[in-house]
Amino acid sequence: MARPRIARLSREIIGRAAIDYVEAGHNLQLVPLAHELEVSVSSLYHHVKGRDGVIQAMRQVLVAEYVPDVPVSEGADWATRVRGEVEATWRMYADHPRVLELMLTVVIDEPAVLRFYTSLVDALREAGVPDDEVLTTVEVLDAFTFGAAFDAMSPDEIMKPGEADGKLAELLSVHPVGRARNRLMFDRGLDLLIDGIRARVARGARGQ
Amino acid sequence: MARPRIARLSREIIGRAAIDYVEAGHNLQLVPLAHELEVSVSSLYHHVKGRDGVIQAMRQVLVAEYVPDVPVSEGADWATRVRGEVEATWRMYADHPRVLELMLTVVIDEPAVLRFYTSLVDALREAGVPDDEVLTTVEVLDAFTFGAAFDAMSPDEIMKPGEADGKLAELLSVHPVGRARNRLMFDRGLDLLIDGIRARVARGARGQ
DNA sequence: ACCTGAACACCGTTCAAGT
DNA sequence: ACCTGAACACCGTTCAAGT
Repeated sequence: MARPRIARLSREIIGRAAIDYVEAGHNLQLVPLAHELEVSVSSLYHHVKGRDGVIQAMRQVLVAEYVPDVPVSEGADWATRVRGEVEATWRMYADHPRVLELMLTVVIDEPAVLRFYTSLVDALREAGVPDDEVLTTVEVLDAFTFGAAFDAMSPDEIMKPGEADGKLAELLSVHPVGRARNRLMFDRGLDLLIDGIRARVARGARGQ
Repeated sequence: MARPRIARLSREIIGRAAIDYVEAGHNLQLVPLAHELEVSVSSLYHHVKGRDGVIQAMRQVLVAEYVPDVPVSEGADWATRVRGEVEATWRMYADHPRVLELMLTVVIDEPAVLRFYTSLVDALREAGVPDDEVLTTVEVLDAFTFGAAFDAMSPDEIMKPGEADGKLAELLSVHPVGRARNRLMFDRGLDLLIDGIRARVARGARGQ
């Protein structure tokens, strides 16, 4: 069999398989990926441009799945909307940290991502953030979300307990671990940033 | 010449050369790295454990260079100390974003990093952050710093200007780019987080 | 202990051949 | 258009041989 009646592969099929494969803890390698798909390696090249093309396909699949096409929690106050938008992106990252690592270098230009930025801009302007601070604030939210997602990959034992001093060791011993720890961190960070934005806007209004 | 009188290589020499090589925009490859050092590839294996060992050496060199052994801005108020500590780490990241990408998976267990965490814990406790929130707050600062460093790698053109809507396009057209943009973002983010911490402590003190 | 060249294994990519 | 097997180039790693 050389050319089957219906194509056995597609960008999406490859992307999804690659996500599963990477998230299972493997490095992204074309030979085993093709094996998983029960296809020869060279077949992949008819649908994606090599290894980088596979990564692009992975990104497309994830964005389509996680980043909504319509504004999140429309009608709600700005803080709720910021939280909703950022949370959707964060979930994509945090659910697939190993994929995220591969996507680092590629530029994201999905329309849904554009919509995401636009929503954040609207919410922040409504919050009272002055125009010349809006984009920087969006970037801050983005950077934190990104860092928080990476934190999901870090091992439970950040440092050997024996090495930590008294107070640090004491705090570490009662600190949550794993997904719960990461979730708590993300929520707290978002709280602090939103509180910070509120405080800054309030100060600005008073003219400082 | 098989064994020279004085060793031509060392962990540090290799680490430093690798940092320069990667920061120059190349992928980390042992053949050209060895060429740069005027050694054969196999010579590297007498000092570091393969490619991963080279990455470890890079990390060691950077931490020794950037993360101070003693607390930063000792005696100053907590906010200044937090800012000082975080800034040192951030500078390491932001000056070497390509190296950072390689260090993602390795666990950092340098003593200086432990000292860094301890200093942050002290400063936050002094700020009035309750014990059971201190570590989470440290993690938030860490995640933001990390994300801000990665942002330094992202291209100037996040999205094609034509694609952006009215307000977003307008804001983008007057937005700074490059290092200035990244620096502004980092400073703003740290401001917002510190303001957020202050607000949260103040609310807590009032018993909410 | 430290450096070398050669051999090896692995993996991404290309291409002519098949339907 | 879509799949295949073989050939190729590249690169990390090992090892016996040299001082």
